[in-house]
Amino acid sequence: MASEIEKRTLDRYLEEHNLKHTKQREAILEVFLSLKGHVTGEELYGKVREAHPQVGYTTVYRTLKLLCAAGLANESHFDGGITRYEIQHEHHDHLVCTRCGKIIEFDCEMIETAQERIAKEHGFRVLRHRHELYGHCADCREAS
Amino acid sequence: MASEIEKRTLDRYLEEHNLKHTKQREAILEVFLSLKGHVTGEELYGKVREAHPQVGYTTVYRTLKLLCAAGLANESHFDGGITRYEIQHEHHDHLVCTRCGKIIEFDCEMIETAQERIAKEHGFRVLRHRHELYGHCADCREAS
DNA sequence: GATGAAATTGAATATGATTTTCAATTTCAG
DNA sequence: CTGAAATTGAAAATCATATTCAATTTCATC
Repeated sequence: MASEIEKRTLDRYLEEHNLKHTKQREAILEVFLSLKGHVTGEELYGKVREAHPQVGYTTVYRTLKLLCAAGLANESHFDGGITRYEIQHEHHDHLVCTRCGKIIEFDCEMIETAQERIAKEHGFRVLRHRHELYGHCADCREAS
Repeated sequence: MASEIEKRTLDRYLEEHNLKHTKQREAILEVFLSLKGHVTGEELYGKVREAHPQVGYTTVYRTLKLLCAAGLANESHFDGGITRYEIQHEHHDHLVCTRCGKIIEFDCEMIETAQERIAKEHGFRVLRHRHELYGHCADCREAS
């Protein structure tokens, strides 16, 4: 079903930290991976319940933090102040449609390079970054 | 005291929207402008009370929203999910030190251009953007 | 300057997202 | 299988922010 690689990553993390492998954690990981988007804790909770009605709200939140710690997920705060989680893969930036909420990912070599230069100018060592463009997507522009 | 230009901007906004000019609003604007940083509602409330102990929490929050609506302030959600407000001047991006919390502003023509190109490729119309580099500033790197 | 309708204030309460608490349950090393 | 340690989940606690509402203030008009 779910990607074996991620399951193994989680298992390794659990072992290394003397944590236990539970069916809830596995279930939540599986659902999280199947979604592929940028989910809130609440959304994920809803989806998890469809397949596993016994899982609690709290466990979903806790597991999401765990997945971040294990390097499988990533927190981001888009405008509005709601926390969303996304699968941690190669870094990408986002185009966010403020009408329909669609999120498109992009990548730009030139920007990455420029960032490095700016950081160096300020004596900064960059560990990570976020770059989001907010506006209206093609579909919403047509619709209006 | 405070910048007359901003006061006039606020007054104009209030008039245009049939809102009233109150001493609280003026006081909050004045303190907000004097801070020049990226404040949370709570921080601003603390500062406002130093000079005007009678002003309530609620009024500070409400006025912050008002200042945004009037184009004098700007909301941003840095990592951690706490809302911060900054004075609205020319657009700039941020270098955020994750150790000491320092926030440095920067600007880059090349990045702006690249953004425009990417947006166009996706049929997106960009209204605003955020671009934040997280890492360690020069001071914190030395200290470690 | 007085008047009163409409807007504003602020204390308290509500909200919504996330976290903590804690007793009961589950995992896993031995 | 056993028991110690970790985990779960329901409920309660937090934390930031928003809403309610009676009392107060503003301001256009007299």
